Amino acid sequence: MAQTTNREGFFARVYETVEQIPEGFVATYGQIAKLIGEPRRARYVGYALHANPRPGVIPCHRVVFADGRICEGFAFGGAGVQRSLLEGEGVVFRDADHVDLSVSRWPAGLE
DNA sequence: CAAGTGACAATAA
DNA sequence: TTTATTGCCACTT
Repeated sequence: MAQTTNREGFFARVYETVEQIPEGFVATYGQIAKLIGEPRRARYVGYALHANPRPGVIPCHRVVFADGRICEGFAFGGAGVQRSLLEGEGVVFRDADHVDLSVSRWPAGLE
């Protein structure tokens, strides 16, 4: 048991958290990492999403950088698609590639 | 076994 | 202000 890492549990927690993001809201990698108790693994949060074992179930498009920015190369269908999805859910954009975290940031009170 | 890589983030210049 | 570098920690080569 318990090898040097609980990578499996870590990944599972990332998916669990991301799936709980409500429509019209977004979360940052660091935010999720911190929520699951590992703020230093922000990079691996993205790595977990890249693994994306459950496409269509995990709203990866609701996960963005700490600045709310979306890179053009990591969306499943393209940054344009991601932007459309977020806008369609009610997410507000400050710029073409920046989400208004002031309004759409989650958790907005930890529920 | 060691070094390099990576859907990030924070700090320095 | 933007750009560059460092740190983090697991996975890949």
